Amino acid sequence: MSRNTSQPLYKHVKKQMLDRIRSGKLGFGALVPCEADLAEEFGCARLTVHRALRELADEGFLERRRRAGTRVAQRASRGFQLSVSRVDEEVFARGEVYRYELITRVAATAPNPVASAFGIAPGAEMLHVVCRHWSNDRVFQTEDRWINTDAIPAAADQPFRHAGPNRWLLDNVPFSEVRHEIAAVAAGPEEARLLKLDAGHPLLQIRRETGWQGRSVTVAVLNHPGELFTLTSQPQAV
Amino acid sequence: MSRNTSQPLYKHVKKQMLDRIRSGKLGFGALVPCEADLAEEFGCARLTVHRALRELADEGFLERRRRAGTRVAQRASRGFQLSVSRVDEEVFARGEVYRYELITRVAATAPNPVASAFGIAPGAEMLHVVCRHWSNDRVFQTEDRWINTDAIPAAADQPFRHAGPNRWLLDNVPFSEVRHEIAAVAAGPEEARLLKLDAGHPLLQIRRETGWQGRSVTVAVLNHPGELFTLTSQPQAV
DNA sequence: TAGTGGTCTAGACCACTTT
DNA sequence: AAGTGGTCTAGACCACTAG
Repeated sequence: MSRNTSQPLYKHVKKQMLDRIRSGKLGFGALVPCEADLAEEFGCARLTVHRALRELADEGFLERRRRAGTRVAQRASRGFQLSVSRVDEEVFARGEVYRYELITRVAATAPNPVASAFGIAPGAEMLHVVCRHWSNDRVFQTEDRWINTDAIPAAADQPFRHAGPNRWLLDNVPFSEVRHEIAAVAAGPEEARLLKLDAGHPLLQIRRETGWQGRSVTVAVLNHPGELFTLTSQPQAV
Repeated sequence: MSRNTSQPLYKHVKKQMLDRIRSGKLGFGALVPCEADLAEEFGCARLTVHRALRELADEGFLERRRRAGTRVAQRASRGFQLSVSRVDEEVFARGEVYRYELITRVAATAPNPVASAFGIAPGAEMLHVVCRHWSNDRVFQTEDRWINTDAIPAAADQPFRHAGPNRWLLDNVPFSEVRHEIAAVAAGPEEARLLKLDAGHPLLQIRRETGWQGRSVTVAVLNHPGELFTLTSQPQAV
């Protein structure tokens, strides 16, 4: 119970309260003492307690309402964080050799579903890049990407011959809104060919849509052979 | 540029700084003015600026180091948050009819890989539950779960006849550590039978390991027909 | 060693919502 | 009407680390 002086006080309070929740001393729906009382109990300022409780609420452990007070939240199912590193780093982290291969890079009129996803005219020209990412001598990921050169004119000058568009975009486009979709799909004939697999092979597919200043900038479909890649949630620290 | 008075001041500061990052006024690696200067610029207390910058750093936009100052972070690839609701809520949200079906529920000695994942003796008895979750007349998810009745004795008395173990565990086990793995796999013969699909069909597989007070409580393998289920990241709000 | 962020305090006022 | 959380201030001291 004694406080570790090398630890900020608000973290101490946070930990103590989390222990009470996890041990069951404070069960689901239980009313937590108000900030003023906890401040007195811990012998600290109310703001210190406030920060501890606010962070616990942000993490989903508590629910807070003015006047009604603070209660232990009902549900633990709060989603989870997946980390996705750049594909070359992912391969490197496995101790394997990464290789990039450009398949095609053409300016083309976007097919209707892509154009509508970008909210641009159906006939507009965009940059279409198809490439492969190898891990040793296996194809680790195929990438099929449309880039809105209207939003990012500089992309039109990039050859993407020796490095993939992902890397260039990360280094050159300011922070943005990203949406991900994860699905399991069967490889079609074209995908099977690119991945050097049989058609029907299960693929882990990541669809990533990136926007900047309210405009869609790029849509990428990334396919991995199912047996080569697994998404793992961050270990959680408290 | 004028401040919306209904918005907390620290959020206003946060938004202003985020705009400077997103517009490129502050590029990758650029040095952000120190808290004292920003406090003067915005005409507020340093703590108010501090909170805004701290939250931006927590969200990955800034990197802060004492003495060295605050800089715009280099990389946008910061992972993403997936939300997973309970399977019955997921089906309900689609406007379809949910049905639960228990397949088997037996006390059994865990196979070695499961036992070692739980860190318990190889011969120990655990509860093994297999069930199906239907969406209208299709199997939406199969669930194959091992429960450590040593850690959660009350689970041994649950029949799980009319509701799945997931729901009971959420309602009865205090907050816990959870680890997720997402993979695309081909249906084996047993999975194909349970899902009423052909063997080799692509499945989106979620493996969820839940711990409580440092002990593993339950491991579940959840399989979805690939075409029925897609994981989607939260839309991001700033 | 000086400048930066990190934490903490005591007090204040406000916003919200239950009673 | 009153009690709760949410924000804000002015000031302080400390921890870290680049110069």
